[in-house]
Amino acid sequence: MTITAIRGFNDILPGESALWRHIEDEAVKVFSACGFSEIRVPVADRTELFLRSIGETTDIVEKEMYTFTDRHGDSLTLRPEGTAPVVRAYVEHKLYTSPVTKLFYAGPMFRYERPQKGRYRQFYQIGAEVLGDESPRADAETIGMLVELFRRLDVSGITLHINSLGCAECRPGYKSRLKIFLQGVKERLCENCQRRMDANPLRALDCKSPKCIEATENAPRITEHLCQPCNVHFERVKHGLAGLNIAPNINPRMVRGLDYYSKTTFEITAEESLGSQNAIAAGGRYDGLVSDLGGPATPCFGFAIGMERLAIVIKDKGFQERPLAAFIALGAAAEKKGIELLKLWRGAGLRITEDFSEAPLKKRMKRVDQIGASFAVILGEDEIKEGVVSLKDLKTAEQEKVKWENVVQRVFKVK
RNA sequence: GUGGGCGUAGCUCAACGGUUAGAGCACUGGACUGUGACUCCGGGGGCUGGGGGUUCGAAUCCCCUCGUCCACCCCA
Repeated sequence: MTITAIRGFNDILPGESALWRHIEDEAVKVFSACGFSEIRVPVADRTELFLRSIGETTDIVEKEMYTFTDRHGDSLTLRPEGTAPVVRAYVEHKLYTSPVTKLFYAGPMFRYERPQKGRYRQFYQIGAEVLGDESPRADAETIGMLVELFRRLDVSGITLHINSLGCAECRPGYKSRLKIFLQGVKERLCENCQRRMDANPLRALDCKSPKCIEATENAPRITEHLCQPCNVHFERVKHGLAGLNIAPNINPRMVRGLDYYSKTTFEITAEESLGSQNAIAAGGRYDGLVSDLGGPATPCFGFAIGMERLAIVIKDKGFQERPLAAFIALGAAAEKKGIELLKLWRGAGLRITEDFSEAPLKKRMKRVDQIGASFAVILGEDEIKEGVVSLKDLKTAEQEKVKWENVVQRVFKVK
């Protein structure tokens, strides 16, 4: 048997990688324009980091982490998400000495789940974090930045869902209120929700089981039990979004899977071809995490985009790599001249490869066609004498002689 | 972790339990020694995912296993 990739770990082949590169390039442009800088954190961190940040009773920690013991006996975990390592780095390097720090990251995350459409064990996220800003405008503007990125990537049919989960002041009170309500309808809840009712009652609101949706129809809503500061914050976030012409869908039932969220949480869904895995980005505020991890009290807001899901949603939008030309030298003199010419053309921005085979021209034409070149650039004895190449458009079969210095503009003209 | 669909050539798929497992596309040689993609003629390709069983005989039926896709749980 030949060796195959690990289950849930995928190769991104050239046809698709061009789109990925495009997404990443656009994200960097948009984030950078908003004042974010890149941070690169390791793919592995101490297991304890994730236990303390994500929460010990979450599904991620309970059953989805790639955890192993290294040769030294330390328990390490492949990062299941990006915020925890970023905050760890923020605290470790004391970046909080700056009043506000805006960071973005991109890279693979790891969760041990059954693969399905838009979900893999190694998956890629692009995320951004605003550390040290408590303003509701930070929430709104950061969501706005994300919406702008999706607009530029030509993602259509997206919906923004937002909610507020309250804070350390008001959430406990709501939680016990909800627990009392759930006790009353306990028999009508699904097994799962009955089991986690005490540890994590909020999850019952997010359950997709029709039983639970029906049973919790009249459950108290968190948005009606926020403390004054949280309520004001939430109102200002909504106001800020309105100022950006973004109409959110207020969803008081939305609960996120990580324990560190407080106040604003949000999710952006795409209706297109994703089935139930339709969240392409999500995030929220986590005002308590930095101090939980040993730093000073630091309000933060962030999000992560799921690359695979985003790629699915924009896949059919016709993004393509720049056209490629192929150089064919006929004879030793042409090969030598080619070294100089290729340098000239490539320096001017042309994508051009060379066919190194010594086969008859017929076969070489076929080869360059097969590798996907749009143009054949032929240099033989006649052309050298005239200071030209024979430039053939492989789509239209039109061929003409073009002066060496005009090759690049001639190719760009056709595109 | 639970449930379902599917595994035959590089790809998309055929083949009633019965000759030597086929076709299209792709690849490759030639017709055609400075012109691909069109046309014509030829060629290579397969432990039918793997293992076991039933049978005179298995790609086909049964069991196990692996892989994959989809859904659930949950999440980006």
